[in-house]
Amino acid sequence: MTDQVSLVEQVSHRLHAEGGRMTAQRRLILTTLANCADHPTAEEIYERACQADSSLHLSTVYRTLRWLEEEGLVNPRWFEDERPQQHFDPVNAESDHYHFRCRACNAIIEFPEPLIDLIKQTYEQRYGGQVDSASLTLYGICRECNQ
Amino acid sequence: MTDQVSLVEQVSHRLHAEGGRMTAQRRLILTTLANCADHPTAEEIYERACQADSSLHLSTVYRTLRWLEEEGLVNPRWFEDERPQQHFDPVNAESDHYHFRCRACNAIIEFPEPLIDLIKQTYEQRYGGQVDSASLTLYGICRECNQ
DNA sequence: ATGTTATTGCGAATTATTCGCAATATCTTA
DNA sequence: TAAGATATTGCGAATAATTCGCAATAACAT
Repeated sequence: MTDQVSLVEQVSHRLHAEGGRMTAQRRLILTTLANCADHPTAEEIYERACQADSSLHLSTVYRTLRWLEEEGLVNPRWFEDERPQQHFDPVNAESDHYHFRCRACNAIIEFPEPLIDLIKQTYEQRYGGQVDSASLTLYGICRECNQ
Repeated sequence: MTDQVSLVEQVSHRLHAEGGRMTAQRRLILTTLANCADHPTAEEIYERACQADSSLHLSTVYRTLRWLEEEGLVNPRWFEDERPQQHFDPVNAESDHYHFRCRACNAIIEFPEPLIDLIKQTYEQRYGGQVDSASLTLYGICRECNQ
């Protein structure tokens, strides 16, 4: 709840700084995202947001997500789904996290992993260049499905 | 070169075992894949293979890739490209590897990372379930582009 | 309040991938 | 080694995800 406010405010500031405008649609999409515990697709975000304002258009959702992506506020993620489709992972105040994807029930479980920092450093030392982010997804069967 | 033979042979055996047939198209796609040092998209595989046989159809490439995927002989990978599009990573005899993707030149660099096994084990211990594979991609600027 | 222009809704366009089907090619076995 | 059974292909159309263009609308500065 408090996160929603800060996300909307954060975005307002950035928008203002670059001559953009805060609209009802953006506010709706942002609060929808802030309420997400999961990793919805654009379509899913659209459906959830539509419950509050059915005049919202899917292309507006895509446009807003692209803008948020450029701003580094959401990360697009691809899982080994049936069809290629992006999922959106809101960047919360929390630190980095990675994903476990269950092949049986398709659940996505987030987990922290401090070793990733070490892996980034090691890569830079061995291969040069500069690593700025990492995407790690484990695949398997989750505890529930494994019984 | 020797890899090509073994890949084609390996596939022949599996095909035979399940009542499938080895065709000129499959042989062509397999040798094209075996010659890949990179991670081509279906379209790129199609273009390369077409140079040897221009009557090959793109849908045949997709069908063959899907089958290889089911057999665990190629892995589909999504990178944070402009457009959502799958890249195909042939499973060579070598051990697991992970990817670094340069945001500037789009190069994909493979690297080994033994710590991933530890990460898998740790996940299982903490969260239960069973991890069978991991996909790790680092993003950043490669050494060449960084100068 | 008014004007400027960023943003929206809408539908059509694009792109990646899959599907259905008749024609063809592979492999079996006689 | 010819013939039959059927797996696979080429083809084009279908589907699905995402983007684009544009006129209408809404947000913000003045």
